[in-house]
Amino acid sequence: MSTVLPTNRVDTIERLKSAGVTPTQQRVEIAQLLFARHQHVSAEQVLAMANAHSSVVSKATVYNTLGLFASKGLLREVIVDPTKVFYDSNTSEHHHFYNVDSGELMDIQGESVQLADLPELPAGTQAEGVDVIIRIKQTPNS
Amino acid sequence: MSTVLPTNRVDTIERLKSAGVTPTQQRVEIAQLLFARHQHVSAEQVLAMANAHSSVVSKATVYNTLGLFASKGLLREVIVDPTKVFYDSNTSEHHHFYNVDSGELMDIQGESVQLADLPELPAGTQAEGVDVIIRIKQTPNS
DNA sequence: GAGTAAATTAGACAAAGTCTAGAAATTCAC
DNA sequence: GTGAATTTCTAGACTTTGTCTAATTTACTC
Ligand SMILES: [Mn+2]
Ligand SMILES: [Mn+2]
Ligand SMILES: [Zn+2]
Ligand SMILES: [Zn+2]
Repeated sequence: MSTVLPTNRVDTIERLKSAGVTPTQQRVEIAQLLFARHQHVSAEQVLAMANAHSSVVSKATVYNTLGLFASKGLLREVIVDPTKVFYDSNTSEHHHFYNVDSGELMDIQGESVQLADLPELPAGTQAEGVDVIIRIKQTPNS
Repeated sequence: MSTVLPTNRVDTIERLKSAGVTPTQQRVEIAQLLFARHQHVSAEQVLAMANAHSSVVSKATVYNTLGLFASKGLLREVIVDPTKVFYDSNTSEHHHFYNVDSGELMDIQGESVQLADLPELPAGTQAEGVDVIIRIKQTPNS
């Protein structure tokens, strides 16, 4: 089940509104970049992408916006690299391959990973989500 | 299957040697702290623990040593908090609860989490490990 | 348009982690 | 043992990611 991928500004604005996010100039700019396709990007990358041609968004706003989108369920944070957070524009339930050699993060398609069932949670807690990360490396060529 | 927990210096030195690590003063100090029991600690915590009474290990050596131990399989790195790496003195295969409210990391005991089977890996890669993290939060008291 | 609240911004700041160059300790000839 | 070579340790400068602040700009509302 893949998230809808809007391509035009009007759809993007609609999507932000539906999530309860005021569609400012900067937020729409960032949303357009991110929602164009499923991707895993860092804040630095978003900053660079947004300001590739002319300067349109500040660093503070990029961080604010990514955090806001994540809190509204428009993006998913993936913690797998100790040096930076990945923001994932694929918000459907899925898991990841992480190539420790290249630093590349890839979606695992469909239901090919499934937990048997959740273990008993510590008292007074509830599950917020389950992350499965399969760390892979290049096979050394004999 | 729990890792053996040495309590005396001689055992610790033996364990380091077996792993191919020269047992220097500082490494033994850190190993004693870490291997005393299963725990999840950050580099900052190790630095503080080691130097609690008198100053015995520098920051650089703590980072060098934790990295060395991890590379030799004496410790496991757990990436779950975007602000710091956890070092896990439980090196047996196991998964984790991560309390996003408290920042606490807990082992999931035994075989209570099991992946059905690994999905097909990207061409030219091999699995290095599988991390399952169940993010939990405090249940809001009605 | 005036008033208010929300959003953006530059740049200072913080925290985790790395690097460098020298000092100290250990190991190796002889 | 003595001296040389190697490994380890160290202080502190530095880098990177991310946060914060205080001022400005923008967006609503009347
Ligand atoms: Mn880091
Ligand atoms: Mn960080
Ligand atoms: Zn993904
Ligand atoms: Zn653990």
